[in-house]
Amino acid sequence: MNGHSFIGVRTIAQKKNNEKYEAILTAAVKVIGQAGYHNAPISKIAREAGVADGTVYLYFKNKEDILISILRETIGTIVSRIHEELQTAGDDVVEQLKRLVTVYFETLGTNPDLAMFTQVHLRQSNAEMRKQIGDIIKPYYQIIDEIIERGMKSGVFRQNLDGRIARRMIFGTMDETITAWILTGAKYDLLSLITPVCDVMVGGLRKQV
Amino acid sequence: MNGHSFIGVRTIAQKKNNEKYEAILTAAVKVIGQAGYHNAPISKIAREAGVADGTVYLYFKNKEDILISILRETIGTIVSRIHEELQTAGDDVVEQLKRLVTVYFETLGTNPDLAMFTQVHLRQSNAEMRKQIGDIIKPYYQIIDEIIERGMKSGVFRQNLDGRIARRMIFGTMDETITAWILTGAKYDLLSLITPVCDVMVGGLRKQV
Amino acid sequence: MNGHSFIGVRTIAQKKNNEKYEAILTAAVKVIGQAGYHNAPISKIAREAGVADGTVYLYFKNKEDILISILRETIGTIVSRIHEELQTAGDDVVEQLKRLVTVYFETLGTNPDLAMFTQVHLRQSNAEMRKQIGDIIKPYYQIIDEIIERGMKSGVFRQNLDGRIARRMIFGTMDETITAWILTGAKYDLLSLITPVCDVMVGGLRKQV
Amino acid sequence: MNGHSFIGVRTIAQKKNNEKYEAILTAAVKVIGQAGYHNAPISKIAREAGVADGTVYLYFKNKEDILISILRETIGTIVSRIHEELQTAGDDVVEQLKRLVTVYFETLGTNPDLAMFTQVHLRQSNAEMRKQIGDIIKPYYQIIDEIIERGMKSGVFRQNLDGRIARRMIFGTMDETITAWILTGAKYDLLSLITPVCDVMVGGLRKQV
DNA sequence: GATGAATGAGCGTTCATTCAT
DNA sequence: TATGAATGAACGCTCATTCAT
Repeated sequence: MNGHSFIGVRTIAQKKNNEKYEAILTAAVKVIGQAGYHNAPISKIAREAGVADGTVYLYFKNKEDILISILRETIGTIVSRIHEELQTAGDDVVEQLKRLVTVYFETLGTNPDLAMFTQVHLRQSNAEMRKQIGDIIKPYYQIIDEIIERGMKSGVFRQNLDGRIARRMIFGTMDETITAWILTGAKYDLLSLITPVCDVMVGGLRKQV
Repeated sequence: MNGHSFIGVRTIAQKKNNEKYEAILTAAVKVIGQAGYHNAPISKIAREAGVADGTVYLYFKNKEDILISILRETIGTIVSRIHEELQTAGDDVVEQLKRLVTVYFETLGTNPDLAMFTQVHLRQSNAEMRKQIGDIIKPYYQIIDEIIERGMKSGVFRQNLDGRIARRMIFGTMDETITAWILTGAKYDLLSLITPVCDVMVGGLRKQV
Repeated sequence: MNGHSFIGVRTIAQKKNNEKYEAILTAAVKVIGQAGYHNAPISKIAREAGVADGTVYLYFKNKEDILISILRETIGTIVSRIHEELQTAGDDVVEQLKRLVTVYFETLGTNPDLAMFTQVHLRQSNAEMRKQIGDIIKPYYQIIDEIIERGMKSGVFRQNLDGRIARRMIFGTMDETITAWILTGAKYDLLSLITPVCDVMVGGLRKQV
Repeated sequence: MNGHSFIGVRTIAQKKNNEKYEAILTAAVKVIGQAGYHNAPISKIAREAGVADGTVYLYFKNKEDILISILRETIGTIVSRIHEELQTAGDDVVEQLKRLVTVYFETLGTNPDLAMFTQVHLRQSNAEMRKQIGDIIKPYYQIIDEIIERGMKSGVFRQNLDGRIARRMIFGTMDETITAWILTGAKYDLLSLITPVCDVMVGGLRKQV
């Protein structure tokens, strides 16, 4: 999902014409990102992708499937990129965390439509979809959890951390940062926030003694 | 917003028939909270509120206006309750932060429908609504900003904090905590997380030296 | 269903505006009768009835419900008219049968659209609908069964008749007669066939010895 | 139409690839018989037949043509089998009628999908198709007509019979019998009804004097 | 104020048919 | 011949909103 394609996790439609599959997903990111899920008729997505309405249903089961597929591709890309980064990050968990934030901010910071999609419109889902979304996001959460655990084991992070709460703090902080960035018009460089965001996550608010 | 109604902060629509106005809002929180914005027809809300469909439009401009109004009432209640709390919190900014978290968690933790509404379904908004939502939330953000500022001035918080980032960390952490709680079924007591959440916000991840 | 209204069995929408309810049913008989169920869009039925598309769904659950309702009204009318007729028919089962045929032929013979509907287009149903159709037709079958039974008891009909087969012969013969009449353009008077049809049903093919 | 294929009477499309032609027809009987005409997409029929969607259009003009062709094959088979039977039936018109009923009941009674097709789903036709259906059925009607005529001439049947009405009684009775059999789940042996059905057709309802 | 019947624009999805390969 | 991807017209149904009573 680096701006123009969905190379990465490809599970569905492998034998299908990848060009159209990706054209539809890319179009959907753009149309949904700008108009919102419920203001993005299939016909609009199809037109943007340069295909007929019916063609969409050759590649996706239904409209929800498009939403899910975008997330799957996005998370897949992010997770595999983080894994790559972590292989050269050394043992420093703070550096590891920084790499994670960097990948996340880079992925969404260079694609406002996608950021708008994940931060705003993806939330327009029903219970059944949220279940699927949760499953897809799991590997991403796992990476965060592992960093936290390593930090606690190595003595860099506090021993009395509640892992789940720490993860929610990390995820929530990144999430809110990106959401604020996209909702204020994506006017500044999201990457410039990597360091201060990591600082506040790692060091908290309190003055060090 | 004392758990079941919207009596309390009422600045707008004071001249309106408060009973029906509140019945509709309370019904909307329940119906939207449980079914989602796009599965919550006006007719369903009206039935739940015990009024006719058309009556809804005597109190609200349109469906979006209901969404906005719920948020306005909710934030209004939360903000005024926080203000109350802060008057007895003394000068300790950590205690002040804790009171803020407590009010937030109490308000949503005792009303799952409302939590579902604010954390999930409120996100189903278009650009114009998001603008309004931003305006409504501002006073809430302001309280957080003021606590941060006082913390920095008093030397309890780090001098090099970026206020906006700190605020996003605080808000994002609370937000993610509540969202996780509601999406996993609200099975545990949200209030039990107040202390560890505050700890991680204030102290960050790093072991104190 | 005497040409312009559906007075008779009224179970649904009793409190609703009967005028529109009947207008839609009458329009549906006409449109479906002439174009067929699958070539009769709701929009066409609505236009013919002089209402908006959505109005149809205030009176009927869905398109299938219209089909079922027409049949219910029709059978209801026919059954109650037959009951009336039988009260003045005396004990002669042949006369009773003749009255039954007469009511049936009169009802459909004076309303070709309705005949087309019941004889041709009603068959365009799925399994679930056929179940409902069967239930609705039951009272009509019952009347036939009772006549047959009385005929056997009184010694006018053969003792070794299989009731179900006799009923199918009676129904099948009437059905086929009306279908042939309607499919050849309803050019002759259906009522003129009452006597010969009854003769062949009662006397069969064989020459009396 | 010997139970599972259309080998036999093949007058049309003889130059066509018989294997695929028949595979498609057999598949269509099965799919349409079980799902109904409007729930039987060409794609489903093609898959069942083991050919590509487009291939269907090499053998049939359109979807309606499949329907018509099935009927043509079916009626063709039935008519030629009746002709065979009649050659060994002697001069007894009652025996001739019995043979006709037997062939009809055997053909459909051993192939529920085909019975479902002819008795239920074939009815889903438009005006143009009904015209064609009428033409195809004509030879079948003719056989019935001829039996009736012979019966009248030989003095076995009544002189004052109306031929068309007699034919409709015969056809309608058989039709209704098979329809009732198939719609109640084809649970009993259709052939067991041959004698009582013939009896009621020939002897009518009235007790013989 | 209150009602609720009526409206009609809008959208997701299906599927018969075509045609380039 | 055979394929099957692609098309796009068509339709059932929903629901926010209005307005006569």
